[in-house]
Amino acid sequence: MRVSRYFIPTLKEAPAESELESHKLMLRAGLIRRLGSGLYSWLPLGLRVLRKVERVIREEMDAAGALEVFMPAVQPAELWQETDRWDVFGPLMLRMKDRHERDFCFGPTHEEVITDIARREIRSYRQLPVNFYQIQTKFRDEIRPRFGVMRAREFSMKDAYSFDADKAGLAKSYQAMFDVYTRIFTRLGLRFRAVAADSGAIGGSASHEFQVIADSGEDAIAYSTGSDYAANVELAEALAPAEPRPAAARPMQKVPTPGKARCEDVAELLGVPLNLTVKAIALMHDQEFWLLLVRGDHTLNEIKASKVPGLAPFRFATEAEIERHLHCKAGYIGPVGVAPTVRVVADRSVAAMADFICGANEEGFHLAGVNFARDLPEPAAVADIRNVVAGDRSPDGKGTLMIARGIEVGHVFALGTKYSEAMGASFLDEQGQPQPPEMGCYGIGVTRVVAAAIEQNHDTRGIIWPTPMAPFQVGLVPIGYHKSEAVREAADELYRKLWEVGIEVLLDDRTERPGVMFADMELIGLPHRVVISERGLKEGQIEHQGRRDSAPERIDYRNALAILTERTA
RNA sequence: CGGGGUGUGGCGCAGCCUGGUAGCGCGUCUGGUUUGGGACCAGGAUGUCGGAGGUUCGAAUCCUCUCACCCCGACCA
Repeated sequence: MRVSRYFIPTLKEAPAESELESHKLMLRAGLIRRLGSGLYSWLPLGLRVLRKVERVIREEMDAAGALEVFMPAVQPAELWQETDRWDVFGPLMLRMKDRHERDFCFGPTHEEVITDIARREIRSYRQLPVNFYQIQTKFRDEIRPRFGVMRAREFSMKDAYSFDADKAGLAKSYQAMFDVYTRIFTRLGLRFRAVAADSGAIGGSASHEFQVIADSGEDAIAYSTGSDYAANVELAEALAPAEPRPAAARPMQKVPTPGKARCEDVAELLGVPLNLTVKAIALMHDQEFWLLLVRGDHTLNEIKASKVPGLAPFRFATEAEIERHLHCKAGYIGPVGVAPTVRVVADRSVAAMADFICGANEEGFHLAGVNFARDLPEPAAVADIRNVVAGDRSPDGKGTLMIARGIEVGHVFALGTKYSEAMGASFLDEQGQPQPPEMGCYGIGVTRVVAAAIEQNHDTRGIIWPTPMAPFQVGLVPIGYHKSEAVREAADELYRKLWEVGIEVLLDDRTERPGVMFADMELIGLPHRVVISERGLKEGQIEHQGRRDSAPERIDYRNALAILTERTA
């Protein structure tokens, strides 16, 4: 491809709409343009990258025996009503009506559609196992689309669905997809980690996320220094402290803490470590008032809290409800002296505390030296309700946990029979008995992979594409293309020869000055740059520089094809 | 949804407080000089100042409403 006949609208300055580095670079390099919030057009160069990612995914999925299909983006409401998800999905789902006033949605995912196919077409265990996949546009009306294609509303997803005759088969299919994902992300040149995850709204039992490691990631993942344990912090278990609760050593006393509503402020005022304080979080379950206790240096994990028996579904109590139940303003509330109707749940770490500090249920005061059993009843329940923090013991007992940020690019779920049962899909087993197939579903955010790759691979000059997703392998920069016949002939010849051996080359044949061409080439991040100049040609030499190399290397023009073939391999 | 912010030529921004009919840099077009790290000179084009309404002799500027976009939050006692 020649730049003069291509379309790469690069920008010197990033549009004000962009915040994240990958988003800025995608706009500046002319990969994408925004149409509306969370809606992006892919320009030629960007689309080439997207297709590269898709190709790797297809190759690996096909190699694993998955079968590509293509399902409609627009789906009838009836299908979703069968699984109740017409209601469950809520405002995340984009809905519409056709001319007959019938309800449809723009599919946020395709379990219902694929299960509909399965219930119509799969009749015998002899047809199992089978795995269908597609690469297709999804729409999710996100609360807050952001970071360009990283969290877009319309995006491309590879989604796969496996059907097995039994649980053992599902386990095999799940593992096969886990392995495929590992191969895909490895091939794409990403640093990633597979982490245990909550199965969330999709439902099911086993689940792993594939997280690309990046500081700007929206997800926090916990991993062990002493084993291969890794989990989303939403899921990572916080073990009870190894040491039992010490004996009470101090009397309980009320201390004035005017204006100090946060644990951090109270600890600072009293000159004590934050981990001696306890914060009380007020929740409502119907009309029940619950008080959840976590240490001042910890944070509540809502997913874990929802698993406390009797608490789900819950919401945070309003200020008015707090005052009604505790007769105190938020900021000074605590578990001491509360009415017996208040359900108190202590995090495991709180249950092991003695002489702690908490709100006094009186504005402007906290209590110090508080002890369970002596000053207040033992909590009604002790549970793991907090997020793990760096330094916690690993749940598998090996090593300690570290926290890293990640971008979720893939997610595998073992669904079981949730959808096949809800939609009446069944096949006849070897005994001629109808059985619901065991299902799994497996997603990769194709468009997000592109953004994640940039987030992980860029420098101050621009993108640094991992080879398998680079839009072109080589950027050919002739200096004086329009002035020097020797340069033009050499550049044209090398350009042609490289294409002949299957190396994708982008030839910058514009009349731009060298600095402009270099800057653009670095911005769009091709892995290899070749510079051809009259000066070098006089000695029979041209230059090669890898995108990560600090300086160019002179190579013999006659050997250029062989050298580049080797280096781009 | 709550809070904050921003909408001025393709991109980045100034002008707004203190109303007088729009400006800078980049880009772009033409001509010329340049040609190994985002050149220079000369000339040109491009704006319903997000939209609607109002105040005023006069509105980018003040007021009201509205739309769009961005950021933060929704983990808080």
